[in-house]
Amino acid sequence: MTEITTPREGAAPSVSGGSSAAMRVAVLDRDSGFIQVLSKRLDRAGWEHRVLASPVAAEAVLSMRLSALVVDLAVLGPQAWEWLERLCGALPELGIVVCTGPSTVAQRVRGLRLGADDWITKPCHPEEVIARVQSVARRRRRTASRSEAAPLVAGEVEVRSDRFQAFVGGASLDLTRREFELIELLAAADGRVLEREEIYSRLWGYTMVRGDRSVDVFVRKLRQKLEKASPRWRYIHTHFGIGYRFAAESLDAERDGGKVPDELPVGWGADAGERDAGDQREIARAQQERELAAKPV
Amino acid sequence: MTEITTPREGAAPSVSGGSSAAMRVAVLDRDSGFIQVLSKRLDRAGWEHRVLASPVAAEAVLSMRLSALVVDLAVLGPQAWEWLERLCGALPELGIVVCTGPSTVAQRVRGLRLGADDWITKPCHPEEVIARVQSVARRRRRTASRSEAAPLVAGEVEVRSDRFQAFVGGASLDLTRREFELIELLAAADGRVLEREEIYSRLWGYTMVRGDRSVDVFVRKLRQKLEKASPRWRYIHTHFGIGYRFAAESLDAERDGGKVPDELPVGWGADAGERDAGDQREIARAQQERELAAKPV
DNA sequence: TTACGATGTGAAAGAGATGTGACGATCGGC
DNA sequence: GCCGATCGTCACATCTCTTTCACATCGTAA
Repeated sequence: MTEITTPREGAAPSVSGGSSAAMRVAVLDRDSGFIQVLSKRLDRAGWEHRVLASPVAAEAVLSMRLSALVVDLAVLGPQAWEWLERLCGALPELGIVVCTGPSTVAQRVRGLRLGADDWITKPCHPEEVIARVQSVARRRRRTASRSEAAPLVAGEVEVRSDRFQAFVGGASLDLTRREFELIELLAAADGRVLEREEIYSRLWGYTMVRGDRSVDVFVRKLRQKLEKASPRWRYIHTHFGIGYRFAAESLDAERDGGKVPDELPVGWGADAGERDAGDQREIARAQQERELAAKPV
Repeated sequence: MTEITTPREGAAPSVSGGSSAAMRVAVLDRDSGFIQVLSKRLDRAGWEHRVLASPVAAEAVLSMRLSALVVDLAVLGPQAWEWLERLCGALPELGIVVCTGPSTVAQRVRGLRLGADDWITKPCHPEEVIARVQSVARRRRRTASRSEAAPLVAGEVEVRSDRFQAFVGGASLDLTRREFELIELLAAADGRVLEREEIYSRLWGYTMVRGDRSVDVFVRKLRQKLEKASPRWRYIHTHFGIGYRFAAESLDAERDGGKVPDELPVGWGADAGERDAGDQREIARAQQERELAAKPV
């Protein structure tokens, strides 16, 4: 098992949501000496961090809710450039710091062009790594906060990222942080069904343990507030055995069930609700694969 | 001023990649060899650029509307750190790449902590400089940050940048420097929620450590003075787990909550480039005052 | 239909975050 | 050197949110 997670009991990931105080960093490297030294410094800095020994899928990285990823290209082998490009393309918001052995100017230029945010040459001082990661994260945060300019709208609800809040007819729903993150995630999925596990890992940043009801509870809280503010609409739909789907549906059903033009879930199977057991098994398997990818043995 | 402009009207933005718009870069350096080589490359890349031989004021930099600034700290002499800190504080949106001679880890860390986005050690290849500048600029969104033209008004309060003070009905709130900076920052955000982190880094210039309560304390001080001067209004709203939002809300709630369409500070979007010389001089003076106030010897 | 697991619901408690008052340190002016 | 102003930290009070639990309800498979 090549993974060292550092939850740091007290400094819990509890508040780590969004972009609060704590930094979350993943290090993709196999140089045990370097890892050890860096980990110690990261600990001292109070940053949450995990070490990965092999490349992971973009999706897995996404669910880690990282501030930045430090990577030694040597770990990736000949696939390095391809992997880097793919990751940068998939996660433009993620800060990526390459920290690898001696390289040519051409290599560094290539890496930076592909989307890396910084390139540090080993051997290097861990303090400098931290400073550069911080610099990258600082920049990333500045842009991220403004990029979400366009509010999401569905039915009577408007989700505004710049205010960390959702509105109905101009009135705030008074969502808490988690509630807002949830509605933002669901609304952004725009009609797709999101599995519980995915919701959980995207919001909490780590893998959901069996039996955890947090997602359900927050869905309920959201539903309550939505119902109160916009009684004639239904927004969050349960897909038994799978998860939830966000779509505005009017209850003023004059015709065909009151559904609203709200774009049909393209690609995601006509309707997850119509899935059979086979589907569910398939989903479970996919999830398992994903976790394996995230936690390489 | 020792300045050489190189507009190159028709230059093809061949490599300008990332953003389609042409890049604007300034180089603050005196190493003629380096400048010459770099300029050639910048030309070839189709980037607009200018060379500066001596430090300039933040406002002057602002008016250049740069994507990034490349600077050799050697030019700045012993004032380097101070200058860097001031510039980063004043123009958080500007990409700053330090490109200077041999340095210690501690120096690099310090520079990055103060707000530099990257640090390149000379001698270096111009192509790498370009790649790193591009990487930095990729993360940048808009350079235009401050145009201190119109006073900000919300509810009964008027924030006047030119006087470093806020007023209610013509009476000064007697804000201290930090208090003023805070209310200015909040008011300028105009309704957006600002995270503690962001507030801290914009006001103090460096990253907030976990558990720091400075922001809260100054919010309280501001609230006290606002409350005293304008009791029938609420201005600073807490967003639990996130930060604060500035918006004038009347307590004389006759209707829908007493909210007020708090008038938009017209002219805020006004482009710095469209200002006349008089304005700029005024701004420069104000900035100078601020700097003097900020760094009392 | 029945049994079982998944989901909905309400409440309570604990963990954290924020509000608040006061204190000591620092700095500039006198 | 003394004094006032400002700043940043601390301890304590208060409040909100999160999480967990127990139980009700619902959907699915046997």
